[in-house]
Amino acid sequence: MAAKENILKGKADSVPEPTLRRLPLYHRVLKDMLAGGAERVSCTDIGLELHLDPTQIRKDLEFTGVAGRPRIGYPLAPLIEGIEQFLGWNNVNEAFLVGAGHLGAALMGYKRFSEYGMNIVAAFDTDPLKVGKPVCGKQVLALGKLPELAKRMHVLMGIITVPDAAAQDVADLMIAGGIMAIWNFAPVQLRVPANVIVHNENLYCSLASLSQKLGMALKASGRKR
Amino acid sequence: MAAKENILKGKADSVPEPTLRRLPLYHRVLKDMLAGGAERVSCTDIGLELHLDPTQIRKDLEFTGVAGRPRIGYPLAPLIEGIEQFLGWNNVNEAFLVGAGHLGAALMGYKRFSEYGMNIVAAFDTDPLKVGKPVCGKQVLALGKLPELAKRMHVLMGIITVPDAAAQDVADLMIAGGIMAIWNFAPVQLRVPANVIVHNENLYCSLASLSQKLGMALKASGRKR
DNA sequence: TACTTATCGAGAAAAACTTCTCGATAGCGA
DNA sequence: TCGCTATCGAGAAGTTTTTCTCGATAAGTA
Repeated sequence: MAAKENILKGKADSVPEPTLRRLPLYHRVLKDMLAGGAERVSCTDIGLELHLDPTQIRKDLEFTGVAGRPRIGYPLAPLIEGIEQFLGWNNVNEAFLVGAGHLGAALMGYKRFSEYGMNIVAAFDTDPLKVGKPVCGKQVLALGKLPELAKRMHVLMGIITVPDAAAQDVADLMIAGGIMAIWNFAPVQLRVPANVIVHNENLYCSLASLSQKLGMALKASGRKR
Repeated sequence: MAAKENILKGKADSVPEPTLRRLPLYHRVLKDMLAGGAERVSCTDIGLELHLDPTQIRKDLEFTGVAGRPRIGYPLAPLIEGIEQFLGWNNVNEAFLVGAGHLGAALMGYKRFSEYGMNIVAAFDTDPLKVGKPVCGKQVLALGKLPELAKRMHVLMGIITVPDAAAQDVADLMIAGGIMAIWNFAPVQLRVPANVIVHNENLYCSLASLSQKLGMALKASGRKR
């Protein structure tokens, strides 16, 4: 199967981004089904749940290397395991978070990140009022200590939840500490070396898409009446 | 120009999603440039800033209907205005937020949402300890009041930042109140009527993409050495 | 046992999105 | 004034992603 070859031959770096973003959705649905006592699942079932095309789901699941059988579907538990394996959720990465404001605290409170391959081990902030006090059970340290600590602990993931103006400086500190992957919630374009992976989580962009669509819908319905 | 026709003929509902998500990026860069005293901008300039292809930017900007001129570029101020117009940021939508936890508070603290077409006018929660006290300057009300208030105030946007298990109930209340667009931060699939727009902001999906890439990068570099 | 139907896997077709190409334009320097 | 070059706009080409099609398989039913 092309699927297993993907993993074995190391072709898995060419996974379509959309697929990568859908696999966690399937994972969740499958977990629910497992909890409901099911043992097998078809793409049709998943598709009904998520309003997605079954064929697309089948193509996505092929990446996991788990085989389904006609008229039967996929074995549920192995499929869940396959997705977790494929997404690397079995090797949990430790992460540092910078910016212990509301958003930072919210992320620290996401208990289940550790099931999804990431564990926030400490937070950093420049505010002396925040430093030293734990937030959601995690220590808040002075920002200056980040590079050294990241190196010492081999932390490879960083999360940026600071105000716009501070984001680039924080990124620079992370890079100095050897961090390889940055999840950036500040709506700014970070300048980083080519080998560092940056994921921008720009809420303004998400909002723009939603509000544009609402605007269109209103215009359309306004015209009809 | 195809651009103006898009708006005038109402074809703007077929804007590619990727375009919609890039326009706010351009907007930000352009604002910075305007603040820096510039009066004109070329796609090349924007592309350098955002690491995007100039041709793609040109295609995206065509939707705004603002014309550029060869060798000159686009007039900065009108282009900014054009993007705002196109995304509907001039008619600000009022929004209700449900779930006054850390994430909810973080969103209420995003001062600039109002520049991006949305204004959170009130928050709701079921926790009696939270109800009645303002968060980030906004009143927190009892959840039960939402439908009536939404109808009375003609609020059309809802933001869900509650725990997974409560999300569907909240969505139902929003729909009962006539809310047309839901920004859902709970990682669950909401069941809503076809005319209601839902945007899922599933952080687990974003994380999956990032951590899978980190995993791949590590595997690749590990193999080389 | 034979028929019907749900479903997979694989490849083809279609659609969406991005990148390339090229003619036209207009500022800038020789 | 005359190239030279940066840039736009539009359309072509290329790539990626989604959807369709079809043969094969196996469960359920007559």
